[in-house]
Amino acid sequence: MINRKEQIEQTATNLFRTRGFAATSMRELAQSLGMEAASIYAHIRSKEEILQKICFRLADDFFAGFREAVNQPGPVTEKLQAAIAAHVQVITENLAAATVFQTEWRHLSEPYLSQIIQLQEEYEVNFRELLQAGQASGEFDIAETPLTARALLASLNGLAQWYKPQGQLTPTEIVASFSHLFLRGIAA
Amino acid sequence: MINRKEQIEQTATNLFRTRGFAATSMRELAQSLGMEAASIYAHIRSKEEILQKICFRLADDFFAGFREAVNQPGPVTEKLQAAIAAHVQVITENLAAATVFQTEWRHLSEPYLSQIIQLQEEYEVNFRELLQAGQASGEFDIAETPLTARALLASLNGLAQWYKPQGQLTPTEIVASFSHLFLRGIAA
DNA sequence: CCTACCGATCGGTAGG
DNA sequence: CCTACCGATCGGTAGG
Repeated sequence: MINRKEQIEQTATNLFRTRGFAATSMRELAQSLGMEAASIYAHIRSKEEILQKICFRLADDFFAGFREAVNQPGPVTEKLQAAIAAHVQVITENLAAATVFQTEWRHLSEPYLSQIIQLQEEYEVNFRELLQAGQASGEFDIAETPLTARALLASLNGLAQWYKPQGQLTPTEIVASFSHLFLRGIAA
Repeated sequence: MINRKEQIEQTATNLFRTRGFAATSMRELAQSLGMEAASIYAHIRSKEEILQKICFRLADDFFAGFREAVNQPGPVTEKLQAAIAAHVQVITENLAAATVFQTEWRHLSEPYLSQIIQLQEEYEVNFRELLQAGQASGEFDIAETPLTARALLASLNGLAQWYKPQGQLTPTEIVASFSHLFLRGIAA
């Protein structure tokens, strides 16, 4: 149902999440999979290749979610709510990968390192421009747009470190609470 | 003016910040200090000891700042503002150490690992109780107190990753913007 | 603070 | 997917 390569990547993602990329050895990964370390290389090229796939797939997901949220017609307030919902969805549906992306991207080598930094900046710019659009439309009243965009994104990203699928709050309730808090915080 | 041990810790903090704890070798650290790796052990017991000092010193600073902020008389709103100011101050005055604390604590071994997790939870509880106090006094109107506390802390902690001492915003302006955003977000 | 060195472990390859 | 193995590097110690 799931091929060996995906199994390796999934197991690696969980290990990278708890132990960190640099501190996870290929022998640990192999043991978790019930195989020898050398055998892993029949399926992947390198340890870093796994990290690359995790980071760039997540980045893709975040951008796709944002694009869809923003391309619908309507007031900026609704677009921002949709963007928050999309971001929360990517995280709750990819908990381990989202954590690894957030905390381990620095271990990428060039040119991937520069690329992922660039993508993170672009994503932040997307939110900043959304806030500015709301400012322009008269919906928002924001003193420091860059700081506000960073505060919002940091809050949303923090979700990866406390969300529990079996916890009290459903993703829908989480989205409502984030939206409530930040929309009140920036409403005109 | 500054002894060798502090010099080692400071240099290590900067290396841990950019390369990560696990990926920083004692030989790299030694080279940055202009000495041999073995010589470092005349001043410190182990690589992890450096990380321990970084994490627990920062935790101390955060708790001390919070305590001072909250022990003053006055409305909860002012206490929260003071707590935000204290947290921002600790980060801006210990940029590298704050980043390392936030991202590398998981590499601590027991019993330090459990202790630092405990401290992080306690600190979060402190903020949660402050929010609840404002709720009780009628100053705040918060739907999800735990989520709100986490959002606030994640926003403040994110500062460690974008604050530039030579940047546009002064710490005072940053505190004002965070306070503005969140107090509006939770005001009754 | 240095030289010399330890055992352990690392990511990865050769060859089957 | 395994056995066998590579060179490199790791954190740390002994002894001065």
